[in-house]
Amino acid sequence: MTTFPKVVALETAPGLSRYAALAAALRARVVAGEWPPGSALPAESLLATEHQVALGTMRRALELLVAQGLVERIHGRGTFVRQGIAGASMLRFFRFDSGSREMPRSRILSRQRVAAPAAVACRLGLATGEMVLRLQRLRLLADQPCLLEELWLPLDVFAPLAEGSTAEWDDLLYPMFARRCGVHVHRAVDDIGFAVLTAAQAIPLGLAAGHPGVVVQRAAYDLGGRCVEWRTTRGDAHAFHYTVTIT
Amino acid sequence: MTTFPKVVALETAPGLSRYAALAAALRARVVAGEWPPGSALPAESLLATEHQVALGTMRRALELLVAQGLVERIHGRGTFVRQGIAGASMLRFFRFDSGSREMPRSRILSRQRVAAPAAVACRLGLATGEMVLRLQRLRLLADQPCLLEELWLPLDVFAPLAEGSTAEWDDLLYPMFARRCGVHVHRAVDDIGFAVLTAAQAIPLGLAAGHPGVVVQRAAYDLGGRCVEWRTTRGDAHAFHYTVTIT
DNA sequence: TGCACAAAGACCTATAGAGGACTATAGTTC
DNA sequence: GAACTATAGTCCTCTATAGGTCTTTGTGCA
Repeated sequence: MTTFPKVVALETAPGLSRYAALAAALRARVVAGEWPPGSALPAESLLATEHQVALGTMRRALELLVAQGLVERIHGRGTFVRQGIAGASMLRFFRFDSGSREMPRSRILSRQRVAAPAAVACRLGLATGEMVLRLQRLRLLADQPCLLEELWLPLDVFAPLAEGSTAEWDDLLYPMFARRCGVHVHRAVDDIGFAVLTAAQAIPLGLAAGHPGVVVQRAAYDLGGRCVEWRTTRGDAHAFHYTVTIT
Repeated sequence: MTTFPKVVALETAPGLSRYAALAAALRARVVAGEWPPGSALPAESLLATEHQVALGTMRRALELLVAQGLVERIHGRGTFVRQGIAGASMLRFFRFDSGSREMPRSRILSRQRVAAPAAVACRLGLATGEMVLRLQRLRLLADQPCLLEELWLPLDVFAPLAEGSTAEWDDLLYPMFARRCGVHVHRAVDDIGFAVLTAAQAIPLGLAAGHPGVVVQRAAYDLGGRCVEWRTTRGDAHAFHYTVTIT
């Protein structure tokens, strides 16, 4: 059990504005777990007196944290640590005309405890040979397979997922990660590419070998910036679409 | 010659904060041409007294315009109307290993004055049958063709481009649009998809018919929000890649 | 001519305070 | 029990002011 400071002395780094230093200090407290995801921070006025700064300066710092995606402010309710990205499914990259508002379903095809291959270990920031969980997962829309995924998870934090039936798993992984393993996915980098599908990749999707496919490779990070997931998702290239606005 | 108001009465719309109303007013003045792209706005202190608000309020309004991408502020220099998007080439969607820092080149393959087809007219906000400029353009990297583009431009604003040799055109279109037609592309929406290339599309790219291709469709808008360009870009799907970060 | 320094003009930081707007909750009334 | 009201707690808006930092420009001296 660690105790948390009631008043944090603001060691103003050289060349760093006060509000930026404040924001960094607050971020550190969040990462340390003082305010867990979903919970509320103290009121801005409290924080301001606690840190011995003017209200406006504290607001500026919190504004920065909002811009960084760490916290969320709701008028009249409070300032909350963000829960993480739940609704950012891979399906947003695809346009499957499933007719109605069908909820996407998931099926775990395989689960293995394996020593991390070099490439995976590198991505996850592990030493080669450290144990990881390897999953194959099929996503379905209206009982039609549409995406095939391969996931690599460091076993040290995801040990709870190595036991028990995978049939009971949620359709959405990240909320389950948070509930069962205390891992909050907070940031993800998706790299989209194209490749022809192999037979092993195409058949679960109901396609033929050699069919054009889109490959999305994702690195997902928790609050502290640690990479906690390395994922490769494949789907029919003809269903792919993505919109990006530039200004 | 139109004259511009020295003091703009702030008709505070209901349910709109003062700084938001201010930002809207300033945006209107920019769109009206009072401060052309690249030029500087008056100093924030001047604007504040001119609009009869506190300095902080004016700063808040300008901050909003920065977030909207309309203006740019530089410490110690001033506030400037943004020039538009110059460096957002389609090439950012592709990874051609051209070895060195080769500058991309462009070649206009065809230029026609035609009546707008229904689909194009709809996108450009024209009536069907209004005259447009249709261009085919090849982009090359190290003398290797890599992207094939089809552009549709409303003739009323792009008339200067209908005359003269296309051989002298710049490699970058948007700066040329600004210089020769006074059109500043300020926002663009790219929709990325996938399609197999036809023979007519593949051959200029040095590929075979049936080769997998990426199709980027762009709608580009000027300062006033008018759609001034409808473009379709095709390239080798194997060279495609794009990275997106979510938080 | 060329360099150093000073000054002006611009945006940025920080403070202090008053009031408004929104949300949730505990009563109160019917 | 249901609906309304009062209240407290929170974030948001706006004002006013003082000083700082950065860029540019022009002066003055060598």
